[in-house]
Amino acid sequence: MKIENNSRGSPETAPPQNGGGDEFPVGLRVLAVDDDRSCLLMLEALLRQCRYEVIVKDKASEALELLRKNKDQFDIVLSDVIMPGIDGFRLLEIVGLEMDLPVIMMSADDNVDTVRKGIMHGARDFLLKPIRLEELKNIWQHVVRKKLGEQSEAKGEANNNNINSDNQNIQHNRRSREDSNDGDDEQNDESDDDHLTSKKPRLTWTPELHSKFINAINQLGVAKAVPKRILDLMDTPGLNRENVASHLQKYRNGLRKNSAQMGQYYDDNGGLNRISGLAPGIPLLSFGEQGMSRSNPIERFGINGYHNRSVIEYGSTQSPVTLGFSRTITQSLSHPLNQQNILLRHQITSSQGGQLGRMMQHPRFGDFASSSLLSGNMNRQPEFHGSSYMGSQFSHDIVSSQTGLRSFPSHDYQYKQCPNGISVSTSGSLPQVARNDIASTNAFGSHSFTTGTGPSSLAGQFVHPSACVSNGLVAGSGGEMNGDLLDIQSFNAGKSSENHQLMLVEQSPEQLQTENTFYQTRAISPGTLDAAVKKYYQ
DNA sequence: GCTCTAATAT
DNA sequence: AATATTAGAG
Repeated sequence: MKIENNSRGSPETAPPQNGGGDEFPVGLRVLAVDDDRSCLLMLEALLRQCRYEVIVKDKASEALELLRKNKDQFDIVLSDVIMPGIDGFRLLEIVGLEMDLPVIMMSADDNVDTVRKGIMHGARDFLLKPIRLEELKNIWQHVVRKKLGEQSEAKGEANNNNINSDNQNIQHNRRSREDSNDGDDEQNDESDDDHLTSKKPRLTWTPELHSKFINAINQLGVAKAVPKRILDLMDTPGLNRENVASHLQKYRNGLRKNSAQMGQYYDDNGGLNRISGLAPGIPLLSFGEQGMSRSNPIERFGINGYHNRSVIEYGSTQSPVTLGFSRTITQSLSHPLNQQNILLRHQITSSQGGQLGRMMQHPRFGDFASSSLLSGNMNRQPEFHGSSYMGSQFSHDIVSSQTGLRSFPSHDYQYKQCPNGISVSTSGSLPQVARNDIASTNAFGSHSFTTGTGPSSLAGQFVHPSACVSNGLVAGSGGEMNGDLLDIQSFNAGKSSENHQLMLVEQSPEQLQTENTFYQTRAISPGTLDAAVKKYYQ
């Protein structure tokens, strides 16, 4: 056992006077059993201070074995009752009743039933943890009492005197519990004994505290979020760096778990049937727009047009996933509804590990290896259809429940809050044109796609990275395309819903309860759309 | 000597 | 499972 080198073993206090004689209880032979080694260590120290002879065991089985062999070498046994691998009460029974050794139960639980059970199983006394020196000073009584009991038994007499002291002892324990319980940390000027047995209550990361923590991390960014800086930012009295470090470790483990979970979807070639959203908390590494402006015509594509690209990088720094939304205004494509043959080409790409260009299955968008699509996929239904923002090649799991103008007259958005509080929204604005007016102008404003925990109040703008983290927002795209010739409404006009795929959230009750579980989605056929919508979204 | 992190203990 | 503590690297 590793308990031997105990620096606190030397007696610091006077030997207990209780016994009257010098020879006893000095030298009382105690076996202490507790799986909790720190408890055991303290117990040993305290018992030694009482000038008892102490053997400690952190394994109940070993203790029993020892007792079976050398029962006579012990006067009394102290044992925890809550121990892994063994029923502590059974141990009490064996020692207290079968071996007939005085045995005292210890527990942090002073529930009456627990205590009663212990006593019924042969315990002579109950010591509530944390155990104080005063309590241990008195355990010799049980040895004396037992001897007296044996004597009077021999004489055929009963001796009731001791019951009182039993009760006192238990009451004393009760009170000591109140003292040290709910401790307002005012054990400062207490005696050394109390110092040995008192303990700081462990920190509880309340939601408030945790959100402070999250805030700090968001302010610092992934790279700089280390315990000390977080601690500084949190500015919470009583909190120390270790507390933060521990919580940070847990937090990071959570992130790792999430990205691992995410990874499984990339390996899945099952198409749209198994896609998942990004879990909240996945670090967003970068977010921004590249290129594109009207004044920045692109020629490198071999076509005449404009190009923009929004990029999100998320996941781990070592192996980031890049999700790009790009739009190309080009004249190389044509559409009957567009007299000028100018179309918007949308492309969504994702890649991992910096291997841009390698199309892969994205958890949200599914397989979009052929990811180009013609624009007009902003579905501006005047009312809820159960689907929106569907392109010919891909869909995402937006289920809109609101469609309407917002903020300013030309702004249209749709969003639905999903059962787990994550919402998905699309929005588009037509700053230069009245909605539904196909002919009057060819302007197309911004549009965006966001996911998050609420309606996007910033439709048409990028979602801020920090919002992503704190709200569980993980994706977004947007960008200005003012003045580009396109009419979305007309593009979708006449298209029936069978061209649309609806991705619906499918979530078990268990998943709903798990904060970190994002939802899984699946494609359903148009025929089941209405029913499904009703089912999932009322 | 201090801080961070991963591993381990409680 | 949540939090605390420790070990060892930088």
